[in-house]
Amino acid sequence: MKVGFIQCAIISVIFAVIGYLVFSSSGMETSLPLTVAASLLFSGIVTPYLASLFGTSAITAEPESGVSGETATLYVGNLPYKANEDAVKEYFNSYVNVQSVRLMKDRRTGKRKGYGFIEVVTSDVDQAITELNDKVFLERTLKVRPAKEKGEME
DNA sequence: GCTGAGCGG
Repeated sequence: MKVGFIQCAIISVIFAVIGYLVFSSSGMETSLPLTVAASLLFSGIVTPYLASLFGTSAITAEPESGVSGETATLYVGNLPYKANEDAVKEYFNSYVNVQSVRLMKDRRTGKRKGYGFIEVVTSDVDQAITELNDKVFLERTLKVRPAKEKGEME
């Protein structure tokens, strides 16, 4: 169940009305703006709490908790030396959802080592590998394997 | 600056 801004606004108004009725029937001498302000302040505390109960991110606006799939790190070998990361990313994006591309080139000399690592978002890693493995990119047959080290930890 | 197996910051 999703709780959006409209629902939160409705709940806030409801609590504002309830608060106004409570303050009015309490016999206290309170002004109307002060009552409404206090009620809205109270609803501002209750509404995010209710929203957190429903597991929504409308109020807290928390960053994506990675529910949109698993990100797997894949090793890509046999890459052409004359290949930049953007071209590789664009090339792999036509097959799988590429999140990041890292082409390993030596920092001292700047020479490309000819391999790199990509992070793809897929439910099945083997399927992504079979989709990307032995693909010809710039006259080179790419070798895609699951990354051996630096395994992606939750 | 080319090259051609390879698992990194």
